[in-house]
Amino acid sequence: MGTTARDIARHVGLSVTTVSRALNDHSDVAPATKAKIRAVANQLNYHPNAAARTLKINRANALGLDIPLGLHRSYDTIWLEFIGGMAASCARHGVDLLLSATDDTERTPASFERLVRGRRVDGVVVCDIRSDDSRVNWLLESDIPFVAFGRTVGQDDYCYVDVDGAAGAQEAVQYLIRLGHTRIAYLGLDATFGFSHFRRAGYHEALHSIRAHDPELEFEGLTEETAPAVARSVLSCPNRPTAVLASADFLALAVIRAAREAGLSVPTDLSVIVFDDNPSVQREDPPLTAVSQPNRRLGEEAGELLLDRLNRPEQGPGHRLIAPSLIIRSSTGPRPRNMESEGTTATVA
Amino acid sequence: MGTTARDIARHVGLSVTTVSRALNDHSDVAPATKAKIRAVANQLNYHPNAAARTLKINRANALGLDIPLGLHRSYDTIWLEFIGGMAASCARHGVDLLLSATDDTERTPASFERLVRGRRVDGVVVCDIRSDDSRVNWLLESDIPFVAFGRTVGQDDYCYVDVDGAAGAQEAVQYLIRLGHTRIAYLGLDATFGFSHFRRAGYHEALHSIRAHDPELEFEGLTEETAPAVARSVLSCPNRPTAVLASADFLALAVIRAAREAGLSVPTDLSVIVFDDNPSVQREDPPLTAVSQPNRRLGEEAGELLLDRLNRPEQGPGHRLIAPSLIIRSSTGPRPRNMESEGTTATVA
DNA sequence: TGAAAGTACCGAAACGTTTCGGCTGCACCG
DNA sequence: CGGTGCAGCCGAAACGTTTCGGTACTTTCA
Repeated sequence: MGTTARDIARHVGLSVTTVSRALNDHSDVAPATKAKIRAVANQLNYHPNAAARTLKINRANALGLDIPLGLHRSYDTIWLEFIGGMAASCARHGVDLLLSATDDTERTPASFERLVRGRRVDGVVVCDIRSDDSRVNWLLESDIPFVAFGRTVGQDDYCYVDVDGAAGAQEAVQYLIRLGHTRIAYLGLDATFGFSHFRRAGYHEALHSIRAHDPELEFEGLTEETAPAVARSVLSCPNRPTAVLASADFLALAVIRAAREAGLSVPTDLSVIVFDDNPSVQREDPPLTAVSQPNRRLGEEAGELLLDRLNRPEQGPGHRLIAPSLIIRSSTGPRPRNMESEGTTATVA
Repeated sequence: MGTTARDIARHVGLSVTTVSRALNDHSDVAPATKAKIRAVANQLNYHPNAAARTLKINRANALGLDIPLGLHRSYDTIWLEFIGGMAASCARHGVDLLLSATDDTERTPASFERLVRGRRVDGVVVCDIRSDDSRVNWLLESDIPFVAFGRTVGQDDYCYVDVDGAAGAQEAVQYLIRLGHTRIAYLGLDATFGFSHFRRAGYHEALHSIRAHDPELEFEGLTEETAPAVARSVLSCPNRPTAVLASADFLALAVIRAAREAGLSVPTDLSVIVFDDNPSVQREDPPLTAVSQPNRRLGEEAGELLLDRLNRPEQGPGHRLIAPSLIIRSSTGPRPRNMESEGTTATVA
């Protein structure tokens, strides 16, 4: 069916060996011969059999990517962007990208084993690492080359890329502080998400630096169902916050709804910053100030890091932490005047 | 490194041949031997080398998927869902899924050639087919087994899956008609999108059946930039529509904004139905009635169809058209009373 | 009881590539 | 001029699997 190296060899009257060496740009083939072989290969529409190559050199020239689908009810743009980034870095290095979408909640990485041991891929990128994720140890024990997207907390003897959530939260809060806010609430998701820990840490850090941390304004473990009620209660308390940092788009929307109900306007009476920039955040009224994760970039880095470690395994674990950027839109403004009775001595940076 | 069939053979004192036949469940191996071989394979954590297998049987047991990334500014949930569906059908049949994400606008399918000719995959699913897409003919000429997601118009000598956009539009319009509406506007995207043609056709069909088609209410080629202005002008004309069918979430949002500006409330003064159900549509205020595309299902069907055609090439092209479903939410209601001066004699079905 | 049929296994070749070692000529050197 | 080195090419083995054809032994049955 397909053209093989032998066909080319016959065609130019040389050996298969020389054809192979020519196409792989080895040294001891005469330049003229090389050119001729390349031309014929082109003409015959030759594409090397990947299986034979893999079998021989024991390298698949392919990477595996495990993305969680069906886990989140609201499909985030994050995964698509991440995939795009990783695909780009794979394309750049001429390796293929295999997808292993895990629907199931059990999240067993057994399929990795088949992919890696069966030499289908050389390594895998595993996503959505939780703060205490068993998959990391499993992968380490199985000696499967991998890069994680997301961190476990308190363990870093493996390769990962992650967004610097602490820096993002800190930057957001500092921006609010510069606007005069001191009562800044935090609405977070399930604490087992990898990012939760770090976002909260950044939030703490920034508030502690002006000694304005109030545990009463901190909420975690919120869901799409519980968010509206919590948002309402936060805004209705007598000493309500003047700003909110929300860890997901739907949390921010819940806050905005609640504010509207309470007759508060954004950003005049309440500033809102949301984690993760996506279309629904951008199109909200008003468009939201957001901590934007460079998802595509993260995908690229994950691919690059994995390829790097495959080529030089002696390097040991390496991490790439990418700082998110604060995109200032119209949901943030100065602290409202009438709330200035606040006791805290905020120093406007 | 990895365990091979030879290792197992040595371990049980049999030949490689028998090991292979046992693991592939061939007939002439004694049941007891089979069990023993399986047990040892398990114990040695054996995973067959995919490359060797592919090389020998000339089948990759893998499918390629080409998804367009970076084309749409607003990442739709559609692609992620589609990927998930295709991944599921691949998993079900024990074949792997290779991703070939095309960022570039040129959309050259040259990489397919490498994948298919190099026996990396057995066939490909190619997405986002436009109404007149050159890739279809290229694939046909190159004799690459493929299934398209989306149709060209006026050509169907190839395999495709698609959503029945005409049926979706028709159902939506008929629902509006049942609510008493007769002046129903259509806001569409770029006509070269595959779905545009069919959605419009369904819209026409439904309106013609009650002789209420007014070309003045039909707009195509809208973009995120032009949508707000068009929406305003549509709603400000003296004989304005009482309902709108929007072909994308941002078109619907533009209409709702414009309505709000004009002092019209949804659904009391204006009904809105949107194509494609996604989080931003669901969370809109009010939540929108939507034509929901079964994207995951489409991905599954695409995978199944491709595998089916690979197994039985003699079948020739086959199509799978999946009807979308109308999800009724709060953005649609009866025709407003004060608009009943309308001349059309609408028969409420 | 001898042939035929069936069962359970095996040897070896093949898939298409890469690569090791070796082979030819030719140029260059003392 | 004999030897050395090098440029350019090649044969053959190997990667791990599947499968064709065959063999040895057992059972069946005329």
